[in-house]
Amino acid sequence: MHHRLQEIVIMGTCLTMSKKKRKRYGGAAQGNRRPLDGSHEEPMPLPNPMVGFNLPNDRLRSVTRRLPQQAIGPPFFYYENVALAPKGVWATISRFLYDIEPEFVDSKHLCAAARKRGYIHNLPIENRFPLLPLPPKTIFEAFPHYKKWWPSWDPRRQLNCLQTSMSSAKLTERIQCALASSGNPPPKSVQKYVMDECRKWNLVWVGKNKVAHLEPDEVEYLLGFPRDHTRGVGKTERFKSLGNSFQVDTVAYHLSVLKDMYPNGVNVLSLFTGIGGGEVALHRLGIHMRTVVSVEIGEVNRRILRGWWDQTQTGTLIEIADVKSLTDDRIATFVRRFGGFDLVIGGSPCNNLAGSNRHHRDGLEGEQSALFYHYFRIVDAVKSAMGRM
DNA sequence: CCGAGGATGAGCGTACCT
DNA sequence: AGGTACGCTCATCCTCGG
Repeated sequence: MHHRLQEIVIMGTCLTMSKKKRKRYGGAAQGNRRPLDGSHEEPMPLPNPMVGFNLPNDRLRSVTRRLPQQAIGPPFFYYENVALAPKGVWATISRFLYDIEPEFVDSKHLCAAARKRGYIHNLPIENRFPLLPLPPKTIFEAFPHYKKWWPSWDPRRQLNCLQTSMSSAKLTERIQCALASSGNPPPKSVQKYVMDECRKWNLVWVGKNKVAHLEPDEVEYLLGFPRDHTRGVGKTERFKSLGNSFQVDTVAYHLSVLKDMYPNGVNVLSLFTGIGGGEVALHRLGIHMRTVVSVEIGEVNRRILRGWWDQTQTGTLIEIADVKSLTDDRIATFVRRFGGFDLVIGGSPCNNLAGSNRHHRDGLEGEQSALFYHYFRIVDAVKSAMGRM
């Protein structure tokens, strides 16, 4: 009851504000502006290819950007969500996050699996560097042993987006039957059936006529996590947590600029932490985390993060379950206690934005995805608390 | 045996892109 | 015209401790 009231107040504030903030994000113009097609939302075209402001090892394009004055830190912040959200969602997110132009990146340019995501951050974009070793960018580089059974008529060299649920064993069986009862190579119709299923479920060839879904440790590897990062919980839970997480190499590339700026480490406010993709990225970059205040609703995810933290970190980890309980007052107290946050990082829930959701793809006002407004509230609260320091 | 909790399998449209 | 998408729900079965 109390939460609901609070939420309405927050929404009211935001909506009022969004009316005032009419200005579009500045910086490098990205393609043509279509005329308003009756809707009040402005278009947010996705770049093609989806490579963000720059990629590792391409010095051909040196993009510069000018951040809106309001967007300039402290703190630095880093926000993430699915790129293919319903129309108008990214325009709204951008408007709330100080009119910063989103950086859209498909992680297939950095690893062996696609992951189309938008990132809004106020980090510098010059002198980025990638994590080493560079991750494999094709299926065969990542998993050489799959070459053995890969048929010549399967042209895939990269995987599709790693999602939260996996195919059934029955499907493996059906495909095996279909292939066994046809020649080699199979007729086009069978090829199409098999390829459609393989693409839909990210299947790989593990035996003669036999496809299977990836295993949790393979997903961990593709996403840039240490081996067995999510070990110790049910398999279904692992897939769900991994499917919801960052691609570590991609995020680390963006965060790499922090390394020289904070030789003594950083204080991090981590929202919607999940299994700790941001923390793993900072750790792999060699950026020390003095303090992480982590907000994560899932008990399983909190346990995974705590397990990793205790094994690898010396700093302080404070875990909070619910973003709604992180009030502006508590934020101010944290800011005083730690001397401010250097980075606020997080991706808010995508389930009401994601295309796979048949039931509640309600957009940014959906039950979970509306928690984005708390991300905005909290960044803004940190900003003003640090302004008073 | 019983029940809780986890795993499995199937079905579920659509918006927005190239 | 075709392809992709950090998902949800429900029924059913399995597993385990008591």
